[in-house]
Amino acid sequence: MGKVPNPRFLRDEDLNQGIEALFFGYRGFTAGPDRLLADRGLGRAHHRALHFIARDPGLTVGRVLDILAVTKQSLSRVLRELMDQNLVEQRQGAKDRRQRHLWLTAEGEALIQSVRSVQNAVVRKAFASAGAEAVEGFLGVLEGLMSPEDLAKFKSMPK
Amino acid sequence: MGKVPNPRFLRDEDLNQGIEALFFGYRGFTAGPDRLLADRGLGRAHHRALHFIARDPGLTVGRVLDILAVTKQSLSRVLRELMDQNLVEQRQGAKDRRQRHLWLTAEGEALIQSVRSVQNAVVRKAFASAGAEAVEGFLGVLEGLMSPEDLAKFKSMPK
DNA sequence: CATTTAAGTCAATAATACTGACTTATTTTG
DNA sequence: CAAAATAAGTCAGTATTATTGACTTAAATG
Repeated sequence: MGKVPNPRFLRDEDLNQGIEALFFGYRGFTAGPDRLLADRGLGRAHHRALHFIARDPGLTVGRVLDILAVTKQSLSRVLRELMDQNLVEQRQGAKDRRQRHLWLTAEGEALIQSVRSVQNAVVRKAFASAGAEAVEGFLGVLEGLMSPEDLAKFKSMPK
Repeated sequence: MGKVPNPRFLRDEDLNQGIEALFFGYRGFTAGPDRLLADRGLGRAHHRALHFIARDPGLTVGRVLDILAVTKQSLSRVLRELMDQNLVEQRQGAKDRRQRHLWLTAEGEALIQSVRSVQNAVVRKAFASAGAEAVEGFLGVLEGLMSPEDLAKFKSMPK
């Protein structure tokens, strides 16, 4: 019953390195947007909401709750602030009138574009310097880290 | 002056996919430890402190401040709670007696081991299913996302 | 000996999130 | 159609993690 050692990329120290890479990498990835949005009194929670509304315009409040996995009390504050700043607007559902569909205003579009340009620059630089194959690996590992539910959400995001 | 289109892995939609992968992947990666530590009234901030103390036993308070990039008022609460729970202890520096060196207690070691076993299982599964080459790519992209300062910290972590 | 450094503390505040208990409007179901 | 379920919103209270600003103490350094 001799214990087989882990291969070179699955040893505890390799896992630890991955964990720390994710910690530092995630910080580099959020720093730009955080700074930019702070000027308008917005935080990461607002960024996330804006991101997913921009990604799938007209999605419902319930869908955002599901994606972000926060309580509706928490999301409600964020959406109220975004609507107060005229970045997001809500429309009642036509088919199901209980639903509220979310859209960016022109101002909201402009803001998310400028945030994206900052974040995209960071990600593009990282992707470009690592190469296409590395990006494949990056995505593959991240998919493996997701819970099955989040993986399904990730895969079902519109293009 | 015709604009050259981005290659297939650097188009805006590719970057966006990477951004979302990071969002969902990071969540999968923190969920386990979050749940485990919540039982003891500890949060992610405590986890981070425990992690880096375990990683480099005897490091100073100043070093932890630098790594975590939080204010000392914020860290101080976290360390106090960890010391109150007898998970961490402090020793005065021998060479520089202004410094305080941080160590895990036996109890702290036991806790971080159990947290690690949860987190390592998630990361190991993701690494194993994606493969060695993907892990290389994963690390390469994350390094590219880090600020130069964080990249230096990452690379200088002890094995 | 004056200055700087490492650590700690007190106080006030902010952002993000939670639980629990409800309401309102609308759709679905038995 | 009436009862049940669903989508959204609200009110109130609390927790966690973080901030800024102003100090103190002890020790090292120039």
